[in-house]
Amino acid sequence: MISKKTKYTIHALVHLAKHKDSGPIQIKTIAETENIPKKFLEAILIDLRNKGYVASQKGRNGGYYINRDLKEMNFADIIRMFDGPIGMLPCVTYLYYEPCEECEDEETCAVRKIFKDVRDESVKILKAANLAEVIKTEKSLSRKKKK
Amino acid sequence: MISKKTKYTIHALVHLAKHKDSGPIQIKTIAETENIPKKFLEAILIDLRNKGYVASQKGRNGGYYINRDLKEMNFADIIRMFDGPIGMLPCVTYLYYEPCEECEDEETCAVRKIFKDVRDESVKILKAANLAEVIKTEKSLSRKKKK
DNA sequence: ATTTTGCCTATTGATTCGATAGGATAAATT
DNA sequence: AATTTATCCTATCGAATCAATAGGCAAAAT
Repeated sequence: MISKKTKYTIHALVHLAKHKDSGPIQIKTIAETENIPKKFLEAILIDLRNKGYVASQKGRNGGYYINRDLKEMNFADIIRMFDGPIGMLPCVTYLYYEPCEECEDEETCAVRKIFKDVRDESVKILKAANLAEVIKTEKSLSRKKKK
Repeated sequence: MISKKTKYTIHALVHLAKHKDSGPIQIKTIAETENIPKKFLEAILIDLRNKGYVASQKGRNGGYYINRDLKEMNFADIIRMFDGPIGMLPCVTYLYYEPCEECEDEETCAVRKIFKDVRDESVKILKAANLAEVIKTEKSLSRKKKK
């Protein structure tokens, strides 16, 4: 399971992406429409701002807006930001790699091989899920439903 | 990341599977060859026994042995046993399903769609990884390396 | 000047994780 | 029968992580 923090982050970013051209959007607005605890969301957005993913405007009529090309923000990177590695074992992660004490030889460890396969497939899907794609998908799912 | 408990469980079961025909195997042996804290492994094995996955023999020359067809024990079920759902969101799990407060309509929620894809792919790989297959894979990896 | 909104620090309670202690019980060996 | 060698069971521990909130400071618009 991903943490609630990450789940909130994803929904908040998708929200900002959807309303990219409406000027700064307030914490309160996002919190209410996405059902996220306001104070918690606040902490998340400040963090995203410090990392450069979003920018903010202070004072009246202030709020947040996305600071990058939507194609450059994907679910794999967002998950890694707060929850760490996507791989299920330390020995199959890229950025957080650590050898396992359990196996003597990584090359011949079948356990590792399986979790590596899972990781590679997961990362592939999550990398493809950038904000631009997600919005497209959402539109296409809505169209499908109407019919 | 899966918990250490689950990781230990997998390695212990693979160990038992490999030595299926050597009679009961002691905790101490498994703990030492697989580098698992003995007392921790003890708790795990008792649990596996109560769940019917392994059987035990008390007293001198006692130990544990696998109680099922190796094909019936796969990584998906083992992970679920201690770590719960494999899906990354409550709304994409099967046994632990819960609706998300964030999205109004599951059918058109793109976030859900992506995590559903990840889950389905992961479960597919992890289901295929039953103990019989894992042992086969390990042998084939060893053969490959020698060449 | 006042209101509105983001920014920052600190804290809290709950839960989970990983591991160990200490002894009871059962079976085989002597 | 006594001893040894295992598993079985209960209980507990500290550390870490999670989710959320409190309370006030700083900046910008009206």
